[in-house]
Amino acid sequence: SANPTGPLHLGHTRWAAVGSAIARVLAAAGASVASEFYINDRGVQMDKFGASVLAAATGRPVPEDGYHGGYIVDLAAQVLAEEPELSSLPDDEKLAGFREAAYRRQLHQQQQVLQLFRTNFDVWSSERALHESNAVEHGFDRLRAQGHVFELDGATWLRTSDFGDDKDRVLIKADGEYTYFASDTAYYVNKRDRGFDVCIYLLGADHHGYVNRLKAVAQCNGDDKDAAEVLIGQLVKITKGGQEVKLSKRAGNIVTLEDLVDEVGVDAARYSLIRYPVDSPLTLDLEVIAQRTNDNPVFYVQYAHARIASMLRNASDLGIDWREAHFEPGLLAHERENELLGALGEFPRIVASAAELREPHRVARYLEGLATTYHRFYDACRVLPRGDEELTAEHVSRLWLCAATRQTIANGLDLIGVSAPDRM
RNA sequence: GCGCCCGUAGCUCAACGGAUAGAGCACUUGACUACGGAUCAAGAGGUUGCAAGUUCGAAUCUUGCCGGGCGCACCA
Repeated sequence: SANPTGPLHLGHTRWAAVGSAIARVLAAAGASVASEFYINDRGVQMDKFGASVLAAATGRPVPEDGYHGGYIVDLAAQVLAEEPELSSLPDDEKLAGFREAAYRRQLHQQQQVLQLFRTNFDVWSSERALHESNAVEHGFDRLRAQGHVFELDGATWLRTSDFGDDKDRVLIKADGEYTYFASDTAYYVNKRDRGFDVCIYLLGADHHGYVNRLKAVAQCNGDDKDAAEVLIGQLVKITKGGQEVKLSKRAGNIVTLEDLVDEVGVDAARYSLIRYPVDSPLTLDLEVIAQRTNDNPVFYVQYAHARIASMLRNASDLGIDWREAHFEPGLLAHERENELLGALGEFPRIVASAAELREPHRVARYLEGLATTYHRFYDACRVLPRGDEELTAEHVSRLWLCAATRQTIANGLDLIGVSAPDRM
């Protein structure tokens, strides 16, 4: 989830990469899965955003508690150019007009960047829409029926402390306003109503306090606590040439998802974010992951793929139609061949465990091992016939082995959303 | 003060209680005038933060310290 009030930054990036990989891995393991992006398009942040854009559009200073990034000025200019009629709205409608116009553009920008980053969401779920569609009241009714809602001091509460939360949580404040937690609660009930039996939440470490209350919501809904599964991702620290890059919105040097992709490319960015378990803090050096060396294992894996693709092209150029001949595993007795066969056989188990544990980094680590095993095989075992050498059944079986390796690397890279180039 | 996560080779990190704790980079030394050298082979590098406990067996589980990160709203 994210506020549609600015560009996606590195805090979102780790989850964009890992979350989409988890979704793909789960699907590959046989689960029926939908990936959802929750848009925080309701509440005071939206109004601050709207006020900031409006101020920029009318040449006034942005409010102290508003958004000060340069993108606000750009958004304001864009809105002015494309919807000039907004400027002639009566003053009491201007704020909402500019807010909504800027919201649409900012959301669209987030969607485009995520698509560029190969992170596709099946559902874009709007917090505002939950309220407008009465899903919030419906969710409350459900929880009331289960007997976990109560009134105190003029506010409406959910008794999450019955299920391991530190304290009960407010759904409706004494002033009648709904809390953010109210939306979360309704969203959970909504997802269950739409037929999902497990809801996997991906939250940043700064939200780890939400784990207990989300699990409590599940139980208040009559579900097992594991119906709400919460993965906590530790923060990413960025360095460049060993120097820490401080992320500060105020200072205007936030690193956005777009910046990261510009700097290192989609493949290296995705791979670098996915190859580590998310519960460890991570330090990425921009210079290192931009390098095309083995500091950067994505190229090592992709190189193995390209190398095999090249060999298969060569085989084709030599007129070898290996697909027409049989694979004879009995001919592959070399130690390196056995290692490679064994490594290929592990793939299904790796995918299954990556799905079960929600740890797509296992796929990346496996691919690195598979690439090593392949390179070792390649070094020891000649595949194509040399010169005018006769084509033998061994050549053919080795070609099959190479083709299977290429396919497995391509499948594994696809699971984590990284391309498998035939040339590089 | 309470809670969650982390601490493994010089660096970035693996290891679903199980074999001699493994990779890459960096460092040292080697290997193609025939399939892509973005490769491969070999070497060196460790008291897994510290201490106790559980176990046949602990990097992994428990407890206490030390160090780092992040939270503890009728905010979103």
